[in-house]
Amino acid sequence: MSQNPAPRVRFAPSPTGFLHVGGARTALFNWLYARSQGGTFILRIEDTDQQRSTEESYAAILRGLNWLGLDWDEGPHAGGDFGPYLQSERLDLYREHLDRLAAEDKVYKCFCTAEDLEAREKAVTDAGGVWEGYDRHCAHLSPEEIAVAEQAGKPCAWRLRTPDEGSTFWYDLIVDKREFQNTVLVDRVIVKADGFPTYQFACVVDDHLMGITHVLRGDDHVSNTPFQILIYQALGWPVPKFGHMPMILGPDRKRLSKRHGATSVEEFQTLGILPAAMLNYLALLGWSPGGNAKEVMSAQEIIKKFSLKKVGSSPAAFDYDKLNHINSEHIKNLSAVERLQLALPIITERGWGLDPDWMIHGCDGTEAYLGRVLGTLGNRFSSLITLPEQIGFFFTDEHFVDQEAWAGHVASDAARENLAALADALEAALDLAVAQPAGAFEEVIRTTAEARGVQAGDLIHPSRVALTGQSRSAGIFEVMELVGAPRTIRRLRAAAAAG
RNA sequence: GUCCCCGUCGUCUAGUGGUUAGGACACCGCCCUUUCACGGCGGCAACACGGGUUCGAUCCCCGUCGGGGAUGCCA
Repeated sequence: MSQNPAPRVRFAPSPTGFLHVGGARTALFNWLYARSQGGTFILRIEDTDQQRSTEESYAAILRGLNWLGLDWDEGPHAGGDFGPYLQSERLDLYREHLDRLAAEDKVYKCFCTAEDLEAREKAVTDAGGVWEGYDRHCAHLSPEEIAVAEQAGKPCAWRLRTPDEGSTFWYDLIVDKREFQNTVLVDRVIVKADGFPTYQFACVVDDHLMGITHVLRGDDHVSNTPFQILIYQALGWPVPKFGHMPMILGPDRKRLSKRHGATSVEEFQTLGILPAAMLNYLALLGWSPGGNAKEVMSAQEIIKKFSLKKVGSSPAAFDYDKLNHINSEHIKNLSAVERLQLALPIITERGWGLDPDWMIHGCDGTEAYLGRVLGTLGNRFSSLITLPEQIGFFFTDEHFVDQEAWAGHVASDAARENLAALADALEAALDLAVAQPAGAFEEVIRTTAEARGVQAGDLIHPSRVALTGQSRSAGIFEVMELVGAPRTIRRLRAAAAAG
């Protein structure tokens, strides 16, 4: 019904660092918008800063996007009809449009060096004045003056002539009308002395040439927008729609930085965060499904509900607790097969596996065993990071031991005696040559408790710590089944002796 | 300094010119459980402040304060 053509949006990172959460969020919202509107998501690399751009950053950004599952329709490796998608390969295009602006006298050559500008700024401030940006020193050089400078071999940058009167405004997709008085806009450089365009210029030329309809970017770009609109006007081009999304802050509401913890997307991967959870959490930062709608969602569900109208306008603090919660919810939603795929590399990289000698009831291989282990874990499996600690005892005697739990449940004469008695009883009652099911262990524990005149719990709690090193675990009878009778008895005896 | 934006529980947020201001995380308590976790139930906790406009403002306007951003030949 709508007459609007399908939107074309882009994420345009500069390869000068890793993909950080702010960039990821920007990429995500562009992606969500494209996917929810049947539009096109474009990836463009803004590598016009010859000093800071690196191959490593470029690769890292692509890795980060891939990890999150943000696939682009046009861009590096994807191709497209509007390439190339690296700005460093589009220099001819910028030159062409600069020439046009120059021919129309909408830009001018500036021979000021960084030192010149510094000196003049210092002079102004020393005199008690306020330096309000470039002073248009070169705005009205005569042809002779320009010739002299060029003959002297002075490099020049190009600046856009900006108006002094009126205002420049736009209707923001997120924050309604935004307006800047033209007097606060300065004649900024659009092509640097090295011949490369500045961000301001390359961005406008590319957005137009690539048919970008909606520019969704961080709020830190707001002050660039009026200047860029002036460039569009100088070039005689229509202005796309702009939407400036609020910043993401650290938990202390200061600028998010490394000192707050992980800030690069890839760090979260090593922290055991699932990409789907990261995506989910990032989406919740600034956007809301509304009302009492559930927050734990898949990418598809988010796409279905996404709307720019529901994107808020206030900065959000990054909350690691909430991220972890979303993450554990995503893990809980995984199928048994998916959990197995997730856990398998974690145990194999530690060299853990099923020893055939253990004769575990109903298990004939590491995968089957791990599957059973994860089964007993159930929803206790909520973190990739704590998983090794949670299940290590199933695979090795060199497992994690919670000293507090040990002191509380094993380190007493009564506990040691109970453990020793239980070990004896198990050895006497069970055929150690065959795998034993959980029920067999339970029966021995209950009869032993009765025989000794103690509560079953008096045997269960010390046993749990003796076997798992922890005060919390899956049902203890299942644990015994999966640890196997020989190892169970050995650990009970070891605990009784060590207490 | 100047310009711009933002301001609902500690955090993410929903919301309306008249609501017991809703949900989620975290926290606390209870239940379940041989334990822990999960789960269930309950609790604590917010409209930054001051003026207007209005019969009535969390919501509209102005100011103050607080926070953030920009102020580059970085993006």
